[in-house]
Amino acid sequence: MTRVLVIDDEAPILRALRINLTARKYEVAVATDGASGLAAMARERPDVLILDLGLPDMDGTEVIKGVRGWTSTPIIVLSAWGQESAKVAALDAGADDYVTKPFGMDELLARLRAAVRRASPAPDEPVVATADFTVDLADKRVTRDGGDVRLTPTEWQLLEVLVRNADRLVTQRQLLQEVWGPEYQTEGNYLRVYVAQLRRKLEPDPSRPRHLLTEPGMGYRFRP
Amino acid sequence: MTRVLVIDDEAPILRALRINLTARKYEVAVATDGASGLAAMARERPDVLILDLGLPDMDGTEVIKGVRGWTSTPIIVLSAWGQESAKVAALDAGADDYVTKPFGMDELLARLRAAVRRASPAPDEPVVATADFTVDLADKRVTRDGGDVRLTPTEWQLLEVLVRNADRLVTQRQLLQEVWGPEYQTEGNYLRVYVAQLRRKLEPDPSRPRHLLTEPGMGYRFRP
DNA sequence: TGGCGGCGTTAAGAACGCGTCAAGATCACC
DNA sequence: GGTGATCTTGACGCGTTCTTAACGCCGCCA
Repeated sequence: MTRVLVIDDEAPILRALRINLTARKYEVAVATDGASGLAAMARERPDVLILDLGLPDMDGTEVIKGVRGWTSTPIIVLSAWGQESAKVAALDAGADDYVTKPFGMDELLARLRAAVRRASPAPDEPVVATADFTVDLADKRVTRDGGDVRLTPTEWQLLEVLVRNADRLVTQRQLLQEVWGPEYQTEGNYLRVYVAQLRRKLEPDPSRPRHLLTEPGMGYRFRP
Repeated sequence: MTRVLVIDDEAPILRALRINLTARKYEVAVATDGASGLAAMARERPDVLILDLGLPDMDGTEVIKGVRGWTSTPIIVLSAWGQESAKVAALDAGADDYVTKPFGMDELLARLRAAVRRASPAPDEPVVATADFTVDLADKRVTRDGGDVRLTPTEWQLLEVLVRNADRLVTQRQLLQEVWGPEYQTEGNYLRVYVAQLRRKLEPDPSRPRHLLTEPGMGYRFRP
């Protein structure tokens, strides 16, 4: 049975989540502030954490950093409308995904399932397949329609980071840092150029990407 | 019973690994710095090594080189987020796989199993055949059109590394390291010269290689 | 409605990597 | 000590890749 910890100070949301999650056979624990949330995290050892960024006692990113110090348990962030920079900071700090309030319960449940699924199976074979192409991390090889696709070193590095974080939103800063180095964190230009090249080589319809998705204002996401 | 050596200076990680690995019936030994880690490696003779790149006394790649000097025991590297160059250096130095901190215990265990499994099936097929020539690893002999092909020692070493990694991309640094030694990692010239010589001796049309392929910017690949 | 920021696209010069050739240095063997 | 093979090193041309800037489009907001 999957265990979920919810850290949120708003009673209605807490109530709604507890009811819906329990009905779906999740085991639910709750905390209403950051400090007790971190304690609950260590005590309950949940399989996934749902964290509201607007806590009374401490900043949401601080909670994430505290959790990320010792575990990679998936974290889904709840944020109010318009807190764009807070969302980016949360993802940079190590959150896995976010949902904007007010949210539909279906959407949250879907992201919850995705986060749990992503965390449990460790890819024994480092081969990721989509409907349109296949990526083999070990062989450094991309196949499409039965033939190999030629990628330049930079294109490959970018694709590799996205694939290793499949289904997860990767911020622009993370991508720039991993591919070009820490001093290029502001060169958003590079990403646009190289993502476009990857889409041209891999997507059936580059102008309507199905796997290399843009998350406006935040970053990119690879969908297998 | 599989024996694991963990070299890491962070107490929480050490603790978590010891508990989880012991529970899975692994035999666990630990060291908290590079020097004592190398000593423990020789003393304990583990079946697999888990190595944190961030050690207090020496660089992680130095530890890997020290280990690789006398054994091919699988090495799994732990690295912090964003240390892309460190990870590449570790893999070039001879690490088998890497896990980024913070990591899920399930993922680490899966990679551990994979590493051990890969290591146990001893030497592979000693004879590799292509449409144009045949390589016998055991006899150190190359046959083409029914006759032996004379290779210089360096040519043979290079070919052997490529053949042992058939179908897989081998980076330039890896090739230089295995054939010429760790201090030649920047002499990309050698590779161009010797790959050309191999192609001249083995390929039907040296200017359009069918088996010794260049992956621009990354390395070479042998295709049987 | 006009401005603004973010994204996609394109193009062009610069920088880099690869293949090739050849000459000098070194080694192995007699 | 001589000789041939092998290894090292440098230079050149060419094609590819990277970098950078400019432009157009769209959605958001005043």
